[in-house]
Amino acid sequence: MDKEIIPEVVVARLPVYAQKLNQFLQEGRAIVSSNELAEQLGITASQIRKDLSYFGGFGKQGSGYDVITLLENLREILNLTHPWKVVLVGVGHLGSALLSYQGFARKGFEIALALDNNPELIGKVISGVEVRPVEQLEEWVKAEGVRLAIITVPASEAQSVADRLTEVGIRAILNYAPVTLKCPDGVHVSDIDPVLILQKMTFYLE
Amino acid sequence: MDKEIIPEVVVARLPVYAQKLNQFLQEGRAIVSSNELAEQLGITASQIRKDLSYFGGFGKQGSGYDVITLLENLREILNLTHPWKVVLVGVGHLGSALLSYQGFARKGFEIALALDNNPELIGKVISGVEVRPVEQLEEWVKAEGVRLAIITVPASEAQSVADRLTEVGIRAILNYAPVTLKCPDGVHVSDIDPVLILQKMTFYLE
DNA sequence: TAGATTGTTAATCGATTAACAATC
DNA sequence: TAGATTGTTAATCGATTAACAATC
Repeated sequence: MDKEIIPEVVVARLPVYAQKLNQFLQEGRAIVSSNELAEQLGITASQIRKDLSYFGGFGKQGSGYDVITLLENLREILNLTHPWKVVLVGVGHLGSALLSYQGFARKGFEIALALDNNPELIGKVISGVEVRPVEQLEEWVKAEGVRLAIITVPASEAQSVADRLTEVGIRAILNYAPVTLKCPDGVHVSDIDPVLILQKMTFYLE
Repeated sequence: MDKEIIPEVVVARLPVYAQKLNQFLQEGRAIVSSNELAEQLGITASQIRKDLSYFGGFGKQGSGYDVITLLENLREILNLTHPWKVVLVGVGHLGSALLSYQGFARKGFEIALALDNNPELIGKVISGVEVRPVEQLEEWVKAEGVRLAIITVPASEAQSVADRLTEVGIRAILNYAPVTLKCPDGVHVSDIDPVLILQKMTFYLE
């Protein structure tokens, strides 16, 4: 299972498969074929089988995939068998909303640390997490053993926050600030900018 | 400029170029080369020039691209020369945060309509927008002439909201609910699910 | 067994990159 | 003019799809 040779597009689809399998599981489905999965997700069955084949054979000819087994395997492949601590930097409107979102914890992502510069926020407890000063980023990230970060600070501050996070050992950053972050190789950065997405879509509208 | 033959990955990069050009503009830069842009964005200069060549030649051999001119051209290509009205469905934590976010309006996306089912929210004005019942989705979308939608309802309701939006003529949907939406061909759907992105990144962490 | 579906290979398709003539 | 950078072509690289033998 050499991670170097697995295309990133493939890795990105695995959580989508897991999400749909979870849904099937909740609906009480025990078995699912690549065709059914594909139809539900709007992709080809070939692609699903090819994607999974990078990691092994999880299905059974003639019937399909056992929902629970495949889900378990995907969770192991994605390192989701233990919870992950996350640091949230920036507790504005969006940061607060993410802090209140139960979907992270439900999926094993615990926001263990929230940082902001606003004196009125520091010390406040939001969704069970006390807001601490950004100044103390380094010590708290180390103290909590956090591995993942979510950036929800203004665009102008995002790069310097990213730099500090990288410096202190964070290797995966989910960036909500509307800038393209530059991070060293080996640091995984994903940007979520709704404006960029809307701007892509308006291309297709006349 | 036949939109059928332009790869979607290319279209998706244009807003990123525009974003960086905006930044250059604010910094007072008049001219930029594909090399400088590329280095800033972490991609190749070849790719930028190839992408732009789908739409014409905007640069000048020997010097590069005029920042203002290229930005103007990109804005026209992406249909960003006039503002777009957006409907927001679901005014929970995340919906409220998006409603308060000034970045949409600043980029020409006006949230003209906000819908929710919560009786305590209906009639309330948030960031200048009155919350109306989801029940009245069809009439208000028509009345306001909205073309784009943002979905921030719970996962269980997202598909039916998407169906109703599609039915009433919406052709571009930004979906924050953690489900894969199924929409007819011709409807552009982009999903933003932070959990899926974190799950992709944990693959690379041991 | 007969029918169905996987896992995998090979073919196709599409996107990225390198290279360079054109030209400012 | 000399130097630099574009726009574009051709080559490379990589991802998707089709097809089918294997097999449950």
